[in-house]
Amino acid sequence: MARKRPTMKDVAARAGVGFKTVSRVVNGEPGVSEQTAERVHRAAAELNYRRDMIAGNLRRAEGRTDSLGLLVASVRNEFDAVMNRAVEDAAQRHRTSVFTGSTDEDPERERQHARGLLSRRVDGLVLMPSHGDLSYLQPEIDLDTPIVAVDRPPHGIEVDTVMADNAQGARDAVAHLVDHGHRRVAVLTHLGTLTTAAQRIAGARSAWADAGLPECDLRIVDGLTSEQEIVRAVLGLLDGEAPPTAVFAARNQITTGAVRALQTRGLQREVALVGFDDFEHADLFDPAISVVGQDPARLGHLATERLFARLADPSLPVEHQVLETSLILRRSCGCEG
Amino acid sequence: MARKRPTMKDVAARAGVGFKTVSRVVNGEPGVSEQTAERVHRAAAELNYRRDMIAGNLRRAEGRTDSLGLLVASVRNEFDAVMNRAVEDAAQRHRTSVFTGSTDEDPERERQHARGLLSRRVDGLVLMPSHGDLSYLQPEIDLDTPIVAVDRPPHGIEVDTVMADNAQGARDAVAHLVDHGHRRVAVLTHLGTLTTAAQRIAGARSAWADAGLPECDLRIVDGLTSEQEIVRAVLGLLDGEAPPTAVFAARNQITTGAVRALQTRGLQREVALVGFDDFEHADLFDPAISVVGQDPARLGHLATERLFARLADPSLPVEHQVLETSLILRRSCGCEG
DNA sequence: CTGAAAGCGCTTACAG
DNA sequence: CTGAAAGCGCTTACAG
Repeated sequence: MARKRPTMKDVAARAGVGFKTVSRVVNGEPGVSEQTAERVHRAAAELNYRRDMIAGNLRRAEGRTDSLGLLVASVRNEFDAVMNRAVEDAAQRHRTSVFTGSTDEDPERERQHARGLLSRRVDGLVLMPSHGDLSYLQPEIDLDTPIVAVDRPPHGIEVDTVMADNAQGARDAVAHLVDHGHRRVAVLTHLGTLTTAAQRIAGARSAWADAGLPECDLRIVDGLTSEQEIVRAVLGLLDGEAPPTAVFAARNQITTGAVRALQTRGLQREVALVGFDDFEHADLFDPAISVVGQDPARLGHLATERLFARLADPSLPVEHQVLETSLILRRSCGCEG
Repeated sequence: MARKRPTMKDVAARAGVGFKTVSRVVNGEPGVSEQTAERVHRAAAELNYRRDMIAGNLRRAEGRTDSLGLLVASVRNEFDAVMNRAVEDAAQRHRTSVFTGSTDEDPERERQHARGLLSRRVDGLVLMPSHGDLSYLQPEIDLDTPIVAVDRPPHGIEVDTVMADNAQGARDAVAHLVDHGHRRVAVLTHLGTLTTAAQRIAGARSAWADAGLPECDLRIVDGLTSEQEIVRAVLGLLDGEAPPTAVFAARNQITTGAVRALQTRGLQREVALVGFDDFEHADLFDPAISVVGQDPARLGHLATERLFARLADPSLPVEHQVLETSLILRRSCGCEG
């Protein structure tokens, strides 16, 4: 039946000392005799005293809360979840807890989450930016609250970023398909207006151009958001004239949508497929799916480390880290089967 | 270059009012003339004032922080991630942010996370308990900090729980296999000492007994933790005498390990397979995998709602919610192929 | 309608 | 080695 939570004063009273002494003992500060410390410890244990970090941090010099916020598209996406875990682990090494939030790529949701976390005085924010304008965060940045963007560049603010080399990854994938004789390739993507999608399309185009192939044989289909649309688009391509012999799916969800479409026509072994982003069990598919792999754990780790670096030294120049991707060849691109 | 963060006092000075008036305006409390409110709003906007929820909550009656903690095995597990998202959504409706942490099933990690979140004064904890003793949380419970266990029963404390009917799910799966003529079935599980694993084994046994089949033809193999062990175990079974005609994998990781083993022998269409827990792309496998599905989103949702209910009324009796599972028939159990 | 005082649980800066 | 005072940014409880 809910008694009051014991405070340092309660512990002090029970131990018969001033409450500043309790503060010293609880925080392991020097300058307390062993006997006194012992008595304080016992009193604290008897009362089940728990330090209130929040109250402490209020007065504290730096005003840290030892918490940070992570905003991703959705914590339930595999990519985001892997990043989430890496952020947690990196944060833990700095004794800080992490608030997580999902934006669903909605700028308004993103803004609400960001405001909520900031009003809870997180020490910083790791953010997978939506397509919305983020300039409302500028005052926070000016106040030295570090914000690090991951996976995509943010709009409206100039902050540290950590992301994959999307163009190069796409280039590698398409170059590989070209090398293996494919001369009609379809590139499937979601919204071409998103930076990452645009970069992947650009990479695909550049590989195609480098090979001296006619532009019209690289079919770019974008705006694919639902699985239904994806399946329909692929079926349309397969059933149309001069169907592609290979598909480059610029995103996870599209890769699996393409698989479903290929399975529908029984063409999963005939038409080559490379996806962007690795995913769990991709190697258990039949055929196993080849992908351009990113390293979301590394992304999250580096972003978090950057955040702490900037927390330690706010004058650091803005830095943009770009991580290499790796082409993971399995069987769906026909080259190992 | 980091100026000081503006406070209500700063806004008050600029608006030429007392700072209590700022408090009223910022919190939308009544009893402020429109003119004054307008001036305060303008001053707040000019200074980019942001309310400090943490400072406010310190003095506030209930002492809420409008934050809660979620501890799962790992935020990167699909099951946990889906739950995470549901908890976030439920929490958001109560204007509360959620701290997340991964225990890796390690009681010590779990304890550190729990202590950290509690010292940050989260309003409550949604916890997927490890196998460790949790009685150190008793003082928090006595202080009316609600703790809700999900997915598994907690050890050492008596709190609200929300979990799936593991025994019934396993019973359904094995009964289905029996109905379809299987007379030699292998049950693969991780640690038989874990409550959920034990319940699933019990369920499988009960279905087997109900069918009046000889106990020795239901082979229970437990202690399977690494994918390597799982694959080896399945291969051993397949290559041994009187190999099972069907496998019941009592856990996600085991299901995919079994798939790998079956693929190795090219028996994925010959040996039936049912797994516990649905997973992404299970329907894209060849053959598509049949599973006993739980609803992790519902689990997370109900647990969070229960937490808020108890926050509103700490005298609520402890409640144990059990959710039905559903047998999702695809092709790996041979009944639709 | 408005504001000055006290207090939340702690830390900082001082004094003994 | 120890403690009383002031203050963190706010809300509560009062007074005008």
